[in-house]
Amino acid sequence: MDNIISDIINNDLLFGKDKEKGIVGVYQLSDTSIRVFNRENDEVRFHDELFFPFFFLSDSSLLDGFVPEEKEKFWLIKLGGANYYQFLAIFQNLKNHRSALDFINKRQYSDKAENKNITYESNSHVYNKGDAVTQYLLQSGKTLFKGMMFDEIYRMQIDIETNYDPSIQRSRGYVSEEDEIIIVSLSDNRGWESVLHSKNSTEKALLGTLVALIAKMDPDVIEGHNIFNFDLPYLQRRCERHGIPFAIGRNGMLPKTYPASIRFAERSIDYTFFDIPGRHVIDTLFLVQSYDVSKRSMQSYGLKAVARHFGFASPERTYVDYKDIATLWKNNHEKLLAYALDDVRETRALSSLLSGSNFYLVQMLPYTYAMTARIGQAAKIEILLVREYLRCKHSIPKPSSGQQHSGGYTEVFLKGILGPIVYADVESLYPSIMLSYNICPESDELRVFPVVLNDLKELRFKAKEKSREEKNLGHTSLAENFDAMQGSFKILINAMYGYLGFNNGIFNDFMEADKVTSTGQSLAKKMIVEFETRGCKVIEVDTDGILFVPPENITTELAERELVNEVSKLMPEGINIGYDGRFRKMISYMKKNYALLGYNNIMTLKGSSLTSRSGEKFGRDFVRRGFEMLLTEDINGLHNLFTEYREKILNHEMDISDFSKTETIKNSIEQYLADVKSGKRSKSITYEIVIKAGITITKGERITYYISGTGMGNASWDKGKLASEWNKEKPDENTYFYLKRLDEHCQKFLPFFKPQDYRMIFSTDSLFLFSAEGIELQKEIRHTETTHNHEEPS
DNA sequence: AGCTGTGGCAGGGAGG
DNA sequence: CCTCCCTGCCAC
Repeated sequence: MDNIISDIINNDLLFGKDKEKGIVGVYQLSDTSIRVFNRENDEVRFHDELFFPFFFLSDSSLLDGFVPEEKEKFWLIKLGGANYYQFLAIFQNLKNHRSALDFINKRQYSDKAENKNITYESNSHVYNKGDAVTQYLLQSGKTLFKGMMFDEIYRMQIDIETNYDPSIQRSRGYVSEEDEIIIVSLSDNRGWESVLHSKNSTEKALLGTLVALIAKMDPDVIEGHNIFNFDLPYLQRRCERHGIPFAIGRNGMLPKTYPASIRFAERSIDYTFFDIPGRHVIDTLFLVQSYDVSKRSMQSYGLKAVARHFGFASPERTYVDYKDIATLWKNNHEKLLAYALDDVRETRALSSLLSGSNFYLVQMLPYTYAMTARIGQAAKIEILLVREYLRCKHSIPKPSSGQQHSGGYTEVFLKGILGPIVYADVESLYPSIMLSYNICPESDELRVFPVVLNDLKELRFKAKEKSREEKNLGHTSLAENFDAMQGSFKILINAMYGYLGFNNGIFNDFMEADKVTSTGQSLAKKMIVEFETRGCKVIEVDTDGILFVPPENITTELAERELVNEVSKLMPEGINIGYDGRFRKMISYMKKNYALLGYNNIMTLKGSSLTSRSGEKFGRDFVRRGFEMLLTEDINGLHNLFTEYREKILNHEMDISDFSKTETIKNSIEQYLADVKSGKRSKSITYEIVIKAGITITKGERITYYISGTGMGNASWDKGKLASEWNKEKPDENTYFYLKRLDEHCQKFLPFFKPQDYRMIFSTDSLFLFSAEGIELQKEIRHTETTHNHEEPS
């Protein structure tokens, strides 16, 4: 076999033939369940407890090692996730590896699992032969979407509306369990749309119709925005009330639910996972948050805001406030139906936009679509390695404990207002290092890691080629599909470095992770030296990128490119420096904090101290406008800007959206209270607001608040109020506090002026009219006294 | 149950 | 006041 990844893509079907042993097919039904077709007695057995090892089967050969009794034992074993290790126990020389059976026992009887109330109830049913067998055999190739394009799968979008009953006690405008479902809107990726409602019937009839309709349409994928934490559990509860079986799985099967959590960068969200047999559930809310982890451009993850952000909100879109739903339902239910339909349309557009990379990942990973959408990057890498180990029938190591010690090299050499600017960066720094220096975890005895990385690189290259070819042929849709595919390879490639330093990774290796980063550091330093010896003034370096002012004789883009190319050639084999852009000017403020002014005169700000969404909007606006004025050297403008904001604050002329702050609640209230009590953390304003207001909140939600009162002290944990409590007629925001905040933002301009000039600009105390006369910008501020040495490291 | 990494800045609470 | 420590957010 020449390429591990190609092998997965081309050969893994969860379907085997072994008539002698009675197994006809192994078909993966959903994340946690597979089906085994046993023709011996012309029956189909369902084994929902089995975990993912069968996802690795490309044929039934892995079963050859079993004697029939053992095999039977295996099928019936009920271990939740642990049977994966059962597999290892059977294949393995367990020397120097974990005892698989110990592990199983620990898992099986773990208190933790019991407390979580996760049910692994036996769902082994016996069905008669007939249609079901044929149906599942036909679909066996379809579950992993092998060789399919994204458009070919059948996706259905779903959204529910409930009758908001104002007499019901509720927290924060959320629906209450007592609210009836009045509308279910549905759409699919083939252009079908439908709105079910109970205007002329009952909720019970509506739910019955819905369950039947899902069975009839038979989608592969069910999509919704916040579907795990709202639509599905709500539908399930209401069905329970009416005694309607919530049979939305294939072959009339019921969904299985269990608590799960998902992490987006630093915050994690709890949700109820719905495992719908035979179908995949995709929550577009997760897709959006995952997208925003790298883009950091969204203020809200709500469907309407997201649709506007991506620009597919229809201009005729109907907007309805939840408080008006009950009235509309009575007086103008057509409007409500239109609103509900717009919701599913936007969900469909959102999923079409963001699902592509997950879809193509599914074909490369031995995981289902639903699973791929909710696991992290490290799990994706690990499963590729494990899959190959299973194929080779080799044992699997334990994670090693320890810590990575180094990271990227970051330094600022010059601060101030500088230009012109060239930006260059080492292309795919860490993956390139890993390939060139043959990085491999020590525990990876089969040395699969570098092979997988190389395979991924080559396949990505091919997918890119293919995308280009199709584009040239005018096949736009195909080109886009191949582009999504190459993007999927890129995700995996970039995740491989992080996996090395991942604490729970079974193939982790902190020494190798350190080798990657320290090599990266010396490459960055070499890059600095080479640009400096060519007369460049280096401003800032961060990990793999460098910002510098080229020498005066280099004025055109072409000459800049040649310069970068020249330095690139001096780098070791496999390491290339790319020319990544040119800018008219730059404000170098701090490490990872700067402004760039393009030749189109558009300024971009970078860094948490200049752009953080946790700060007040007025502060961000103030800094942005001020930096624009720095770039145009408009000192009078700066002074006017300061007085403008000062006046606005003093006269309560700002809107709540300007001075409120939004922060994410990362822990549950219970967790917070416990941590404060034990002294593990100190009091925090957002949590205190939530407690004081008596609202229920799930972790991962965001709170918008402001500081009220007239006190002169600092903002403290008991002065916060919810933004919704603010009254325009009686503004009670704390003027003193927000003036202080304005002053703190002014400090960002301090480095660019002499102290006395700074005091003139950012004050209104002057007895004389302000004049910019004699004030000079501090344009070039040397930050570090050439800390790097120019000698070549040996 | 599941979780990719380090580096860096801002802001606030706690305690001296 | 100052320092220390923690959280949150961001760059790469």
